[in-house]
Amino acid sequence: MPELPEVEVTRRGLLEQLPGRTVTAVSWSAHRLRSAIPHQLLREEIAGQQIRTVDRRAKYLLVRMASGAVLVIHLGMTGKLGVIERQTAPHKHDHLLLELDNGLDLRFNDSRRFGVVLVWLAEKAAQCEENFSLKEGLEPFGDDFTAKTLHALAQHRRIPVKALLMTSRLIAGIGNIYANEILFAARIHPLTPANQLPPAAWRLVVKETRRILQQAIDAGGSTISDFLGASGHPGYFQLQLAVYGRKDSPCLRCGQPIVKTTLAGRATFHCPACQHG
DNA sequence: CAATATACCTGGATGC
DNA sequence: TGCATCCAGGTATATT
Repeated sequence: MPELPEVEVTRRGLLEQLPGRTVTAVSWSAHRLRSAIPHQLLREEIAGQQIRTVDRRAKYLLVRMASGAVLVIHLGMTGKLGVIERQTAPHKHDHLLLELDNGLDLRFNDSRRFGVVLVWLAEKAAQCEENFSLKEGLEPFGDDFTAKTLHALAQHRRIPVKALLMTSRLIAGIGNIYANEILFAARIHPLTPANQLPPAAWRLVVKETRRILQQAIDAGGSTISDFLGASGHPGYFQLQLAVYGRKDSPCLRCGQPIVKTTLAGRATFHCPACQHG
């Protein structure tokens, strides 16, 4: 589910519910996620504390407590995070539950358990966040996400441009769906070696990345907003995908059938007629 | 160092 | 209906 737009939509939903609330109790499942759930830190740093705000860095949500401690959550492939009524029956694969002082719960559900829950101690949070942020790539809506920076980043890399867009240490927030969509919009063939793209192509990548991610955020992301219960959105939103999942369907620009291939192990869709290397 | 393969999980779709 | 197989929006780690 979650690439940058879905994580951002989740954040905005949580922002309507969490700031000012106090966490009255915390509980967790017996399973480990990508890493073990930090029980002790949840008890010591999160339980009893007031939530100040919720930020996002890359595909991670940062729930900031008034104390300075930070609860970090990554949704992995199947993670869902939402504020719901306490009497709602537990779902299979619920892994973290924060009881709030207004009778609602924040619940994290993740069937595949590729998600992550971390806690940064109040006293160490600033240092933890700095170290963490250094390992994450450019924010697509950040000031340094420019054609010049991307062009420089690509200079010594022959990696296919699609794989580069998805390398989270270099560029944050773009997963398989949006990488496909961005390259279709920019008319760039996904296999093009990154170092062969001229500055003009990177200018297009910057422009289309921002346009598509923003459009997806505005549309409520692709799936999860129904779970938030915050914004009053019913169901979930269907994103208008131009290539992803459209194998053999006509290209929306030229009518040629969309081709599906595998690139770096991921399903890759492109129009052979209007995306060039 | 750069690029790819693999591993971590469950569940839904597909095909026999 | 049952069962095997494949595939899925992510990313850390191992391997070439």
